[in-house]
Amino acid sequence: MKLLKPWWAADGGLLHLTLLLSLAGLRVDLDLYLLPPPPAPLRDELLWLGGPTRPAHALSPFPALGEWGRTGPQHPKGWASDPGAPLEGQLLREVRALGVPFIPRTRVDAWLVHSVAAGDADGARGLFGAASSAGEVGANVDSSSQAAPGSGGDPREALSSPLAATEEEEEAEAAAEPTAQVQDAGGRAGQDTEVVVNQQNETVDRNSQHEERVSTQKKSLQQSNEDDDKIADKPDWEAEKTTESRNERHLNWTDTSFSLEDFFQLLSSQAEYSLEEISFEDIPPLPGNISDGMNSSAYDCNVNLSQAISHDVNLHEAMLVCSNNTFRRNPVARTSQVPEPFLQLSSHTNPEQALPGSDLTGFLPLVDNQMRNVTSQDLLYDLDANILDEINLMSLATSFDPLDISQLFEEPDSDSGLSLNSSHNSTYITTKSNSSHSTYDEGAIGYSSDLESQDLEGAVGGCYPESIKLCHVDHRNDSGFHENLEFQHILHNHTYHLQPSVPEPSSESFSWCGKSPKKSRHLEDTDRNLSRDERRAKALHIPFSVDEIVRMPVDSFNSMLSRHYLTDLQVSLIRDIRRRGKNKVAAQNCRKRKLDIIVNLEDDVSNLQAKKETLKRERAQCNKAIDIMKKKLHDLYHDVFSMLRDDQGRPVNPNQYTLQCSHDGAILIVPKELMSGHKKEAQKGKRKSERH
DNA sequence: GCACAATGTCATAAG
DNA sequence: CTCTTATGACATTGT
Repeated sequence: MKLLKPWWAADGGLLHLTLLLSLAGLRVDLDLYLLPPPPAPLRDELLWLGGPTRPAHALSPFPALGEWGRTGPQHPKGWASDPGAPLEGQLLREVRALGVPFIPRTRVDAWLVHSVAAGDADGARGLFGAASSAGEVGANVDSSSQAAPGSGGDPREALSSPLAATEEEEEAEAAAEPTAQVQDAGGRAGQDTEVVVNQQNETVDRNSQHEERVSTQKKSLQQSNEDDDKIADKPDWEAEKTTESRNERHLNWTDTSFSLEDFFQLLSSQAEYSLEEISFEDIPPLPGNISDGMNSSAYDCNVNLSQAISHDVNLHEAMLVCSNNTFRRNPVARTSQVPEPFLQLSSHTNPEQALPGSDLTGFLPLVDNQMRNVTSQDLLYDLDANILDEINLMSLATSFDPLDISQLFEEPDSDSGLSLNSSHNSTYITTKSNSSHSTYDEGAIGYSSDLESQDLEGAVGGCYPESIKLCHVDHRNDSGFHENLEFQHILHNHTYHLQPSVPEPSSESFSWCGKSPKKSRHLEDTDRNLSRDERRAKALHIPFSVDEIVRMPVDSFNSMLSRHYLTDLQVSLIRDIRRRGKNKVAAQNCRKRKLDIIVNLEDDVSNLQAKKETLKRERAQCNKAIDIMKKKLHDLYHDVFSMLRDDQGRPVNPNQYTLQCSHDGAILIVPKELMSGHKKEAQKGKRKSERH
């Protein structure tokens, strides 16, 4: 599992990178340039895990930016462990035969590049031999973390990683003699491998140039491999991306009509970019063995690197410069690293190494300057928003062990600046649909108060590194809970770019904040996406999302609070957030229930009204029938009396007599006076019986 | 600026 | 006792 991190870190799918780092808890120091990928030579070096002498010009077959994130663990076909991956072929079967459980396709491809170019299939054994002999994936981490950490943290060191890591990797080389073959293969790859580049014409915009510059190598061989292998299996969206990438450039490592000189001339064609801030005198020259394996063009790569890194390009390169300035480590110190794999990784995530304050101060103006020069195209030049979302979701969906993260961050020195990454990621995602300026002051996104506006200004105006230092988030999660959460954009959106002097935001401060005239429009836009509690959580650097806090079971919640070092204010805020969040849900349910009750009552009322109308109609019909019966009875009554005669033969007056029907059916003519008296007696008797 | 609805928040009671 | 839920009352926000 840990094997993958350096690879992911190096692939250049920056958002994907970050998430993987967050999830896996490894290689956190790479966070610092998780925006756009480093220049191709640097990244190429990052990806070189086969040995210290890999020539920087050796082309690596990386997919286009964005493709990589889609061809990662979410797409097992791209992995060596996938038996159906057409990429594998005999070489990967050999690798699998070595017992390597997981081989990122990048690694495989990178190896394929060199071994194939050199016609050396044994390079695979040399490359993976040490890992496989170690019997666990962690061995791969070791080998990768030797090259990737230095290169991941410091592009300069990335350049010099062959030199710096020589001592460390001598062991690996000793353990795996064929590595030298791979190195030679890599050197020959630079010489022998010729790539066809349909270079874009002058109308290519700056974004494309950036992407070209930073991902040309990446997209070269692996793309040509993967495109053919994966297009058939890819989802539509991935196939589209691949098509787009192909439209941009056509690199085919099997083709033989492109020279590396052309390639690096392409890289250096960005004449507008210079690296004034960076003194490459600090960069150690590539070791002689590299030069031995390189032709003149290869060395040009090293020279052109200064042109490839721009000071006026985008935030990514600002961060890259940051990495340059801050991640340089003493090779001697590196050699003294604990050989245990995890500790090695942890040492790379040491915040003191990653973000030393002294270096940050030097980094600050540069970043500020670069951030101010950011354009929307720069920021978005190679990131498709949808891709980011997908990568984000997919990465979140990938299996990982949160305990690993916890273990990593429980390391005393493993302050990682993860939140920086997260902030980049999440902010990038959150603001991807916004205007260009919504990104470069990302540190303050979500703050709407004056206080927050000040934070924004601070973040933009040069306090960013400070924020970075504050951004450390001990992002451990209770296992078993993550899977059940619906991760929205706020998840891992731990963008805490507040200055340390920021007072605790009170409810009041957030109450009137929305009316602050200082608030920029984009802040308003972004604030709409954040609730007050989310902003509060950001302000207090709460390392959990509001959603997590609210939805987490009480046991997990309590254990989370106990297992994290949180201030009283943070704990109080977290509990308030949880209480408010639950009450909010309860209020919603209550209102919904109330509405349901109202609706049901209304329905009942309407039903009852309808029933009432029906009864009214029935009553009217009954009354009508009764009237008819009465009339008939009245007529019959008069008919009968008209035929009756008394003893003298006179007609009987119906007003004085009435007809009574006896029990035996006989009809009697009874005077009404008697009937009235009987009725009264009958009524009295009836009342008495009712009383009894 | 006002009205209104929707929503959030708080206090409180009950389970 | 703690936590959750329900709900009235009030505040805030959006239209």
